[in-house]
Amino acid sequence: MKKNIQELLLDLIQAALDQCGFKEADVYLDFPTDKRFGDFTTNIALKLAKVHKRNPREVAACIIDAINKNASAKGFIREIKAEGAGFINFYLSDDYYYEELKEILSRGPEALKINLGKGKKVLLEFVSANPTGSLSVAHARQAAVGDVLASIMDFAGFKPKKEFYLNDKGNQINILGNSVDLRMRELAGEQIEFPENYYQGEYIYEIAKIAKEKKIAHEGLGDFAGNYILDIIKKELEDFGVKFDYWYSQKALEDSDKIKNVFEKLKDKGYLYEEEGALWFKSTVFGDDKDRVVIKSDKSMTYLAPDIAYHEDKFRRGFELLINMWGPDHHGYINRLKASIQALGHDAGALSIIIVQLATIYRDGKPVQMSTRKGQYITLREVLDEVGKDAARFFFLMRKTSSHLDFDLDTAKKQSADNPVYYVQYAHARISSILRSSAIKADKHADFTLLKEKEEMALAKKIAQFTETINVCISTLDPYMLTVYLQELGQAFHKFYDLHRVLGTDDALTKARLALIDATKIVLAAGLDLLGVSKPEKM
RNA sequence: GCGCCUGUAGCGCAAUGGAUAGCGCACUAGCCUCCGAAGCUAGUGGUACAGGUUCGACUCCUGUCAGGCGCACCA
Repeated sequence: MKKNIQELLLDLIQAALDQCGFKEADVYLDFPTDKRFGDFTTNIALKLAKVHKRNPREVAACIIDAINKNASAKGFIREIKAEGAGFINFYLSDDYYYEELKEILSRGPEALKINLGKGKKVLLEFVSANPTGSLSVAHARQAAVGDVLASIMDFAGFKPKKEFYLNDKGNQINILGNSVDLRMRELAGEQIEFPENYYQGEYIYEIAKIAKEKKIAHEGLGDFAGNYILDIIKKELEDFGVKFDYWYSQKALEDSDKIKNVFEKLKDKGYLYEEEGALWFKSTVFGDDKDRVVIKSDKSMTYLAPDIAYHEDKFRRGFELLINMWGPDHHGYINRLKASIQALGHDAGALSIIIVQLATIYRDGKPVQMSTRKGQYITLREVLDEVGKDAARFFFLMRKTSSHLDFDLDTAKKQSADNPVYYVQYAHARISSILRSSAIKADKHADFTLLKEKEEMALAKKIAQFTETINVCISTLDPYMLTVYLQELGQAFHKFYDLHRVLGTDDALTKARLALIDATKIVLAAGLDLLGVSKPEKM
């Protein structure tokens, strides 16, 4: 796997810093805010000048000089300039971009991969909904983010697995069972009072009817209903294009001796103590606000107890990096869980918690109110039925995961310009159409140097930014930047298309432009594949 | 009261502390005898407020105001 352009430039800068007498500086490369400032820029001279009390332009001059003398810089850098307060701006040669196009055409999507993960085993745990009802849009957003992040990590050389932790035991399942029981008695003609904290949805009646037919015993109702609903959830996820590698049962965990073992380990290390009849975990040692109860005074466990064992088990299964996706209501839970993995001897950095903010669904310009217990909430199923898989996935990924998301059903349904999914897909279909109607085939042997127009180079540069986009997604653990990038790539193509004819009278130029749009198509397709959104040849 | 997320153009959103704050929608005016007009071009218009750190702040810190969510020996 080759080094990408950022890595090459960073190597050059580091070597230059060494020559200029600076040690161990953190160098960042930016895409400049303005195209006049080159293809890449760094503010390292400004930073160093500050620390060493030197003139930034002088520092920049020394660095530039050193890079210019470096033989490995030849070929892909056209010019390096110190500009503004002391920014170092890199202007890449067109040849560099032509090489990129050629690589993509000869090797396909493989040419876009970068090995950031180096085979690191990652476990992404997400959704993990109680099997007590259909998935909500909050789960849907997690499902989309988790699934795509896993795909991107795989693309970037990690070995990710996706896991759904199944809360198939405990309070919620008991309440579910009781809810079904009550509805069964109601259907049998009995007068009942239905408690407010029971599951109110219509689907409970359906389950009650089936449970009656199958003559399910009272004690088995919770499990029966849970399994019934789990099948519904699995089907919903399948239709959403999300496939889990593992379904991890909480019940199986609690029936094993894993919890006992992990408690012994914690006790040996002195992180457990008894007080007021309860067993406490000393999470404050690792920065939590207060210690946490793991076994209540009535001898039952809190949720934290199996969770500690669960996460220890993740490490035991060989995963080196754990990524959990939680709703914003769990953020107070982060410190205690992190404390537990540290108590068991793991690095705090081995666990990343991604808080996936809620999505608000808008219909007819108004937010739709939701309540889980009352069964009044928009389900993943409804969103899928209404807007389809492609728009649903794309929309859930369109915003920063840590930010609120407004999901407008009406926009998502529209097959028009204000729907970004179609904008990107349209670019792909448009290119496909041109390639179909061309008598000449696009290939890597085209004379790329014929691509001189502003819009041609802008498109070529945008193509070359794909790997950096993947890089950003990995470092932020957030796939949303990819949706932004694909819209920009689509835009660069549409602009090019509008001003320049691909299929013209000059065969050599036609070939070069065919190669350019074919490379665009390959990158669009790679991005849409990662998002799990279809890439239509026609639409 | 405490914690998390958010405040940028009429609306929805961008901008690892960097250079003239970008994009879409809407609105206005244009572009199809020609590869897909689900597209393109141009115009209008903005950092909630008050301090601070910095050569430089939408970004970091403090406070105020506004919105969303959460604060259990629940899961």
